[in-house]
Amino acid sequence: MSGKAADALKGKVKRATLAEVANAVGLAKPTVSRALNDYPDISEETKRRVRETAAAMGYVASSRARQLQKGTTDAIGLVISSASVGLQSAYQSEFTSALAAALDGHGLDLLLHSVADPVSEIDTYNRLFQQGKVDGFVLMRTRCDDERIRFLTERGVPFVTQGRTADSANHAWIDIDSQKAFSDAVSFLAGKGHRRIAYIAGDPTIYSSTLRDAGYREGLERAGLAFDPELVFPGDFSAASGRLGLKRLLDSGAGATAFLCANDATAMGAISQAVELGIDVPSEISVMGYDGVRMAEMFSPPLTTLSHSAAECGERIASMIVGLVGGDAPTDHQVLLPAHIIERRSTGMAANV
Amino acid sequence: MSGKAADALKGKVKRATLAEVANAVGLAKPTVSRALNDYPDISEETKRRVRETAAAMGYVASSRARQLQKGTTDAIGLVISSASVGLQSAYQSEFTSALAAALDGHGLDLLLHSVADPVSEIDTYNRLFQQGKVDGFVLMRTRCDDERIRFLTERGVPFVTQGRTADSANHAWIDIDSQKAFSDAVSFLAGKGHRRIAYIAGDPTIYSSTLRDAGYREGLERAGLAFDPELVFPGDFSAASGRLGLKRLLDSGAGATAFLCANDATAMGAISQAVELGIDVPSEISVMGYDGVRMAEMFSPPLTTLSHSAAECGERIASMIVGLVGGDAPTDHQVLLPAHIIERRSTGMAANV
DNA sequence: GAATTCACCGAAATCGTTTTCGGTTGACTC
DNA sequence: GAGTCAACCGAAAACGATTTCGGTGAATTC
Repeated sequence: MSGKAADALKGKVKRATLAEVANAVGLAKPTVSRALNDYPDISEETKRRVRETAAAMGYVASSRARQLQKGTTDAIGLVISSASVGLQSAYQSEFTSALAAALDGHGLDLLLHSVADPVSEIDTYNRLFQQGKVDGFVLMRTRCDDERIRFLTERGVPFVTQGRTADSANHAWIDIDSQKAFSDAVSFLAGKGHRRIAYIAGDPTIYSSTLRDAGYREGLERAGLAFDPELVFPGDFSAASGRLGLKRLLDSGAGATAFLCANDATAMGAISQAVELGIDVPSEISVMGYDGVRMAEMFSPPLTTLSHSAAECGERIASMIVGLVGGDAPTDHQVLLPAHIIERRSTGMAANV
Repeated sequence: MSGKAADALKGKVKRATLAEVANAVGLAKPTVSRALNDYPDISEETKRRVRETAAAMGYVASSRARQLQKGTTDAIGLVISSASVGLQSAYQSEFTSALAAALDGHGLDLLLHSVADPVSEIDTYNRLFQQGKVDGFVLMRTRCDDERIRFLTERGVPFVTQGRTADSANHAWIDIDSQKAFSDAVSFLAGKGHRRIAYIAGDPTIYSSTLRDAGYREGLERAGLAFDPELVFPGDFSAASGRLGLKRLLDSGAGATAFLCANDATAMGAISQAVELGIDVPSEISVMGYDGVRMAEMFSPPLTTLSHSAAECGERIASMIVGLVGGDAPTDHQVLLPAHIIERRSTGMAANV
C-alpha cells in the first residue's frame, strides 16, 4: 500500500508546501517566503497575488521547517512534578491557565511537561532545551536552594521564576510581596482584637515560605505581640496540613484565636477541621488564607485571604520571557507585585476570652 | 559583534551536532544516527563507541531536525478557551495534570494553547495541526453539536475527546458513565428517605449535561418518583450557579430536601449558599456533587460526590492517542468508565417534614 | 548615451536529522 | 577459487522552510 493510498484511506489532506505555492503562482520559493512574511523588497502587487494563491491552496507554513531554520521554537516549557500533584494548589492551576493565555498573546505556546521522578527533573530541563523543544522556561515553586536555577543559569537558558530564591539577584523573576502581605495579615488580625495569632506555615523548602514566615514575625512585632513558637505549626501548603495544624494548635492549649495560613488550601483545611470539631468560624476562631483562589469565595464561610492576580502574573511573565529570549539581561526583569487583603467571613473580632 | 561572541557573552554552549559526533568518532552521519537509534545493522562495538563519544560530547539530537524529517512532533495539543477560564472546573485542571503525566510516560509532550476568542477556536486547531506543532489533540468539554469534531474528523486529524458527543460513534472518546452515575445518585438519595430531590443542571450545550439530565430522570423513575420541572434549575457548572440554584429552588417552595448538582463546583456553591442562609447541611438539606475533586474532601462539610479517576482517564487517553497517531481506527478507542459514590457528610437522612 | 541606482526577484546554501540505496568487506559454500 | 551471503557502513537525497548573495531590468543621473 503506497503512502498516498494510506493517506487517502485515513482521509488525510496532503498539506501544501512552499514550493508548490511558488510553482502555482509562478515565482521562486524565496520570493513567496518573503512575500508571505511581508518583506519590504517585494512589490505590493506580488504580495497580494502570493497571499491569494497561498490562501486558496490552504497553505500554512510548516512550523517544523521554520524552527529548524530559525533555531527557535516559539514555545515555553513548564515542568510540573507529578509527585507533588497532590500538593498542586488551586493557585498553580489558575496561574498555568493565565500563563498559557498570556503567552498566546505573544504568539507562544506552552509546553507542559510532567516529570514523575524528582531526580530526573534537571535532566528533563536539559533535554527539553537541548532538543530545541522550547526557547525558555517558566519555573514554579522555586526552592530555597534551587538546583534548576543554577543549571539553567550556567547554560544561559532563558527562564523566569515565579517566586524569588535565596540568590535571585541574577535571574529574572516575578514574585508577590508575600512578606509584606503576611505582615499586613497579622496587623489585620491584631486590629480585630486577636492577641494569640497562630501561623500554619508552608513547605519550608520553598523559598516563599521563608518570606511568609518573616512577614508573620514582622507583623507580630509591628503589632507589639511576642513571637511564640507554640503558635507555629509546620505545614506544607496542603489542605491536610491545615487540618492537622489546626487540631494540634488547638490541642496544645496555646490559646490561639486566629489562624493565619500559608495559603488558601491550608486555610480551607483548617476551617474544615474546625467545623468538624464543632468550632464556629468566625465567631470562635478566625482563619485567614493567602492567594485569593476563586474557590475561596465559595467556601463556607467565604475565606478572608490575601489576593493577588494570577492573570497579571502570567501576563508579566509572558512579556519577561519574550524579552529574555530576545536577549535582554535577566536582571532587567525582576518584578514584585503586591497582594491585597480581601475580607470575607472567615475572620472576625476576637472572642472574649 | 559576531554571533559566536554574542553567544559567549550570554554564556551559551554551542550544541554538538550529529556531524560533529560523526567526525569525532570517525564514522559517517547515517551510521552514527543508526547507532544512536539502536538499529540492528550496526555492530555492538560500534554502537558502544558512538554512544560513548556522543555522551562525552553532550550530544542531544535536535528534535527540530528530527521532526522535520520524520514528520511527527511527539506533542499532543490541548486547547483551552480562556473565556471560560472562570468556569474551568477543578476537575479540568486535575485532568490536565494527569494527562501531562500520562503522556510523558509515552514520550509525548502536552502543548497547551489558550484561545481567547471562541470564534477563532477552529482556526487554532487548524493552525496547530497544519503547522505541524502537534500530532493530535485531546478535546475537553465536548459540546452537543461540536464543530471541532466535524472539522478534525474531516481532515483525518487524530484526536480523542474526553466526553462523548451527539454522534460519537465515529470518533475516539473516553467518558464517564455519568448517566448511570446520576441515576445511582438519585437512588442513593432516595434511599436516605428523600422524596423531593432537586437537580441543579450543568451547561446544556455540553453533551455530558444531557446524559446527567437523563440519569437524573432515570433515577427518579427507578425510585418511583415523579419528575417535577419545578425541582430543576438550569445551571452552568459554575459554583455561582450552585449558589443561585439553591436559593431559587428553596424560594420556589418546591419542597426539595436534597440537591443533586451537576458537578462538585456547583455543589460547593450550593452549600455555601445554604450556610449563608442559615440552613444546615446535612441535617436540613442534603447536597451531592459529581467528579470527586480533591477539594471536595476538604470542604465543610466534606462533600458526598460521584468520583471518577482523572489519573486513569489521562492514562487511557494517552494510550488511545498513541494508538490513533499510529494509525488505529478511531472506533477502536471508545472507553466508558464508571463513577463511584463517595459518601461524606454533605448528605444525610431526609428531615422529617 | 553610458553609468549609476533602485526595485524586484531567483539560485543555491543552510538548518540537523533520518532514509534510501548501495558499496565494501570477509566468511562460507560447492 | 569463483559465487553467495551476511554483516556493516557511507554518499546523497529528503524534509520544508529562511538567508545570503547576486542578478535582471527599468528608471534616473550627468
